[in-house]
Amino acid sequence: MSTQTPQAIRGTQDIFGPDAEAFAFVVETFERVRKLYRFRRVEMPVFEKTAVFSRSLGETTDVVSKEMYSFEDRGGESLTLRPEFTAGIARAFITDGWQQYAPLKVATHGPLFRYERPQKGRYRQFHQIDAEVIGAAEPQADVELLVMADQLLKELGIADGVTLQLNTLGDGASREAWRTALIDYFRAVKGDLSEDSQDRLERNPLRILDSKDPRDKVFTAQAPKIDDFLSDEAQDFFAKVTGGLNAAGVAWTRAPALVRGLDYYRHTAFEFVTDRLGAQGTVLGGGRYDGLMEALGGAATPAVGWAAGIERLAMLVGERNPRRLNVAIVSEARSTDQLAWNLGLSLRRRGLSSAVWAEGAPRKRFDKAVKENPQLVLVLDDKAVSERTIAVMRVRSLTTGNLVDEELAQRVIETLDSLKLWAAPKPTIEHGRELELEYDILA
RNA sequence: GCGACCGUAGCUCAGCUGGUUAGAGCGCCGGUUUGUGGUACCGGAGGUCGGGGGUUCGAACCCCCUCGGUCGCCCCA
Repeated sequence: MSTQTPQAIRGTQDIFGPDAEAFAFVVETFERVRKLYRFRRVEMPVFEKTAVFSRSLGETTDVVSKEMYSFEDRGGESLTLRPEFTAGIARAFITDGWQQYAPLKVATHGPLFRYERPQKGRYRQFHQIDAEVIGAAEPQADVELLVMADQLLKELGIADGVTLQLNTLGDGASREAWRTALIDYFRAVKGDLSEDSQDRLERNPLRILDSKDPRDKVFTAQAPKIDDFLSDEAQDFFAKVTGGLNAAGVAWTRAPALVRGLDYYRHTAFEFVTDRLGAQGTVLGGGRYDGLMEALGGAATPAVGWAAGIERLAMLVGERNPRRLNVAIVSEARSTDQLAWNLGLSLRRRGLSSAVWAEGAPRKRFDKAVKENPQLVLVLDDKAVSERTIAVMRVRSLTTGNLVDEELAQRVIETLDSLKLWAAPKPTIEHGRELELEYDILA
């Protein structure tokens, strides 16, 4: 490690190779699915005035006070790198007149920033996909969002081992009554709770419910349930969400301890969870945030949404390799370099991927090309000029032992023909490992 | 903010209870098989053993500090 070279910032990542392919696969799949559900793409600023986040999240929370990347710009204004998408989208909804499109379905993805200690699946710059429905008070919006998330996970091929945990926080009144009951309940046994939970009792009592400490679990099982505090309307809302999921065939389990710390969350809260990512098990999470718009100074507007970490989804997807190279072109002589480059271009213009080897020791170019595991290798050497032939080799797949398909070979032959560099093509195809095409090169 | 573990060539790692010029595989560069061909063989370049201090006749190995990484706690919008 040279001390001269600046190091990457802690918690940032340089994503490359199969990991980057997995990342791209997640984004591509999200884009495809989001279009199926007619969510409109939006691009949002990476930073906002700090107030956008501090007012939506609450000034005093840990989140705002120590986990945001905030700084002053040259005009002395406090700005913050976005720690989430929702607040910025809500701000745009108010300031850009998006009310006229309500109910508005939007989707985006990109980097987010949180100042926290990195660990598995948690980074300081991380990336999320995000979907929101703004201006829809109906439970059908919640259902549609969840069904879309379910389809996304299935199309990513990672639905096995991922379960949808679902809860309701009720409306504002039910939520407050439940919270009061929880405080009363835990205060009575305060001395027996873990130190962390004694602290949480004052700051964030709902969080005691998902404490990992065995001392707390003794009490959490018997703690008051939200169901006992739900208004008729809130019960009805939740029933419509669960009914919609059942009708759509989306499996879910009730998670009474699933809570949200922030006050603007109402009704539905959900997380898709796996046990395959260590301590960071939530793969996709969201809920209904009917109280947010008012917190930002806008008109009361119901809304619901979710977000998912691309890195975590990519980890579940596993390493992905780019599509196999269609055609490798090996130029083994100076005189064939230009021909090799021309061939490469022509193949790409016809939609076939190609790569040209014309550098380094001529004798090793073939070996290097073959290591890329191409479907087909074209070899150009002095013979290609003097005897007017090009050797074309089909390469056996290293993993499956299969030969490339005839269709690709045909497309390459057509490409060679279309170049009109040759007259009277006489391809001879031998069955077996190699095939050789003989072309007469025009003088 | 707290804790545990880790830090040796570009990459993955070995290096026994501290003992002579620090090793392997892969990768890279060059060469051999005078060859129509993938896996073989030979050679080469490349390391202030994260950094600093200490103990010792002697430290990659022990101690302290520091920087960095990994995982977990807190937090999780």
